[in-house]
Amino acid sequence: MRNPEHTKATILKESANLFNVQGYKATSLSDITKATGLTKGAIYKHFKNKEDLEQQALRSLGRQMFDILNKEIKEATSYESKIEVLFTFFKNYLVNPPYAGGCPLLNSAVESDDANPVLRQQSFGMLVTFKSTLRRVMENAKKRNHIKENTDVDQMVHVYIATLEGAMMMSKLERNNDAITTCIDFLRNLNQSLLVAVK
Amino acid sequence: MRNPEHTKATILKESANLFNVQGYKATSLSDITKATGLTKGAIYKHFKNKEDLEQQALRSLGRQMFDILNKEIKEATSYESKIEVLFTFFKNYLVNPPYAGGCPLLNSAVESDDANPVLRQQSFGMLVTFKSTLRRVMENAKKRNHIKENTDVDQMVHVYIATLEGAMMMSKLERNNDAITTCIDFLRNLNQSLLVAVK
DNA sequence: ATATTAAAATACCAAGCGGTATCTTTATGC
DNA sequence: GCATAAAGATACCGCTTGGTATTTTAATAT
Repeated sequence: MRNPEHTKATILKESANLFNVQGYKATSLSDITKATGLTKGAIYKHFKNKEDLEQQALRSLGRQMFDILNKEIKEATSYESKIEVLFTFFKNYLVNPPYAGGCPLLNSAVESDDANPVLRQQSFGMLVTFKSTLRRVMENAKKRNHIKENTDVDQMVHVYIATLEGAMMMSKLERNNDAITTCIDFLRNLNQSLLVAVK
Repeated sequence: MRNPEHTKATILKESANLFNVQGYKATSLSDITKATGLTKGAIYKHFKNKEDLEQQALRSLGRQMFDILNKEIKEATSYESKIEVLFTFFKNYLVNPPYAGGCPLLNSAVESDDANPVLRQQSFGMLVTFKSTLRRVMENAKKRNHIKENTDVDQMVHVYIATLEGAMMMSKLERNNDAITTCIDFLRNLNQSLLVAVK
């Protein structure tokens, strides 16, 4: 009946959810005990303190996000389909979210950037990962002549991520898909314009 | 020596600052008393409760943002310079911020979208204002043949705002201007491509 | 000068916070 | 089937929170 690994996983899952929805500082331990049906005793058996839990929860959210994204990008065979994976990922975020509360990078970045150095560092790491994943895909496509030689990869990486994250904020606030759909349509066209025409 | 209006203005200014930097929930009344040098007695003379203060502070931040933006856009005479005002506004946000903590729309939207209905409604209103300001500028330019007839104004409005807000998040997290500068460069080029060539 | 009144400071409250120490329960090795 | 040790529940702690009631302070009108 008792399963410490399962208990820890439950705490991590439920608290990650709460942190991503309500915010890290705004989520109390009693919120977590209510959500898990467990007590503080159980939580403090598995985590040093709330800060530790916050960090592990964010790491878990980050892994969830980038494990899925990286895997699907790796599985896609063409540059176009790799980029399409990224778009689909963000579109599904709202339609059929892998976890509640929106993008953990956006959420943790906005909450932590001025106030929580440790969480900020983790968010920063997530952004680095995101950027380098996308940069790798584009550099590769450039090398193989799938996108134009004069493509400003660094600029495109910034624009793609900024637009997707900003659109996420808008769509979450408006509670509809307009912003994310519209912005992805734009990015898809932009991406088309980078492609080298195949005869 | 005593000046209730000045007192209220001080409380509003300092608390708006703290809310925008640390977050609304994360900022306590004692944070505000420390920042203002006033006591709870003074605060509760001028505001019903903390929620009331939060709302008035966000409204003040929103006014600050859109009063400046609208005024400068109105003063600019051409479409190009009106859009340039928008870009400059966001660039200056990091170089020489009108108030600390970044964009109050982004901050309040991310914090409140799932957890605080009243603040969420206010953030929503700010986004509506932002969108309609930009839409008006573009529709006008379209009517006067300054930008191409086939311009998808609705799409452009979404893309401009999403990209600027997303770039803000990135630049604040990275603590440098790369993202915002790069994204604005992109948007400036994009905007050029909408212009009707003048002979 | 003094009475009046609003502004602001002080003192207090219950509730919730993160955290810890202790006790009870459950699985496991012998 | 009993001892051992870990997992988890319970009870408690000091501190901070938002909020209120009361008191002091300062400006103003007479």
